[in-house]
Amino acid sequence: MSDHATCQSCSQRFNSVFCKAKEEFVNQINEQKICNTYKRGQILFNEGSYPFGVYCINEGKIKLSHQGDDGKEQIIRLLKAGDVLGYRALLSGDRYSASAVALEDTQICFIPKDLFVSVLKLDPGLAFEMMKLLSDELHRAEIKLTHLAQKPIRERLAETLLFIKETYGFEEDGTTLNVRLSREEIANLVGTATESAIRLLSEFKKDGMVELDGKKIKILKTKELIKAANIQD
Amino acid sequence: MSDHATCQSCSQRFNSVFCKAKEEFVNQINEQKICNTYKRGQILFNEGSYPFGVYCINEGKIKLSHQGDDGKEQIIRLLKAGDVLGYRALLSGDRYSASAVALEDTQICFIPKDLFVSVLKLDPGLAFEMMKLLSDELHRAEIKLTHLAQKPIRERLAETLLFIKETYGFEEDGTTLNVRLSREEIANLVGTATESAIRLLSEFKKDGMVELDGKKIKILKTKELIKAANIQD
DNA sequence: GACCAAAACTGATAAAAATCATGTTTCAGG
DNA sequence: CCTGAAACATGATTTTTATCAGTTTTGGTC
Repeated sequence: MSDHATCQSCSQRFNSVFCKAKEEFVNQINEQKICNTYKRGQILFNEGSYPFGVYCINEGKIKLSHQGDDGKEQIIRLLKAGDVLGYRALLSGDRYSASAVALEDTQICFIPKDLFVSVLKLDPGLAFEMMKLLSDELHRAEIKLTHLAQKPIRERLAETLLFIKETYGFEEDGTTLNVRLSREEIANLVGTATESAIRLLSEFKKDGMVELDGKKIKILKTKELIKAANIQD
Repeated sequence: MSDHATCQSCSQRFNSVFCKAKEEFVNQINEQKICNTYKRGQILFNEGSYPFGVYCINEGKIKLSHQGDDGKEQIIRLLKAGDVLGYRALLSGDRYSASAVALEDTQICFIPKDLFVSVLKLDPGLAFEMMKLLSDELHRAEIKLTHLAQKPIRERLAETLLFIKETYGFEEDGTTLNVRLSREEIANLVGTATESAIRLLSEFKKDGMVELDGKKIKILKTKELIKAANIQD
């Protein structure tokens, strides 16, 4: 275990939903948590299986995706250090409705269900943070839903690129998106066919808004991308 | 005030998220709640305004909708007696991200923000129900999102009709959907153009799955509709 | 019950997006 | 460094869906 051996000293301590949790409960979580490392491509959990707790990302990147009825992947969330996952199914009392896969090597702590639930019951501050988190996710989902129903793919792709930027930021050069996603994954984030995503990315490249170098995507003109995304809010 | 003059005796007492709230808090809510009647078409609150509390429907039907960037309505939820609304914005600390409009004459109680929040802090049972509610909504939104991205309009319309049936049920005849929605509203629920919704409804009619009589929609063959919706889960 | 605006409907057309086909590049593993 | 499968890319074609234009029906109001 590296420097995140304890929750108290974890780099994400005040960056996650646990920021408002009382110290005593953080200590309890620290004692019972199980840390693990996942390699790029490894599955944390699969749609349809039962949740036994929640996961807290210490380092790394995760994608959460649904399997559509015809087997097509729909990526519904991108997660990073400090993010918590697995709580939706647990709180609903459902099985997982999405699968979680590591987008890069990831260090993650597992918090058992019983502990999580009991702390949630005893710590109204954490419960409130949790409700806020759920509300924010719901908000995001509703906005995305509206955009899926109403905006053309070009705008949605631009929006998605900006969203990736917001989520994972840039590499040291200040322009390259700091995550490795295939064209197919980008398409499954936008909600379109892979070919369409590829075609529009080339268009953006031709228009000078982005630069493509294999999986590396550089955002050259953020302002024009924002315009292409046609964002009002 | 009719028979719902008190929360304790409200017909929705054990039908809403407040089912798990402690009796003492229900009494508090009862003292501070404000009951109101809205006529069909009246607005409860508007996207962009600030929430001052939550609403609990005693009787009636409400639609919740976003305004898309180009002004097009996207209906994101249909609500009925026992449902609570307005909590999303309140818990996020945001302004309303959707507008609420009565689909028929509706009786609704307003619970002030401070009371709601303080009860939520003191009653872990209610807090848990609230988290469950949010998780369920999030789940629904994510499923809808996937379907919007991946399913053709015909399937989505069939699904929407089934959803309306689940939500509002039938009139006494056992076949007529028990809500008055315009074709445009159905389209805004499906996420398509009004003409497309009209066209496909006629198709369903031609196929003998539904019967159309003005705004009244009768579901004749539920099984075939389910097949048309291509539902796996 | 007549009137009128709004809603429902229908057909034609255009636009958007998916699919299919095929060639090219990339990159992990031997 | 070679090689083959997977990913990327691009053009052609088809399908889906939106838009436009016009007619009919509906339902609320005087």
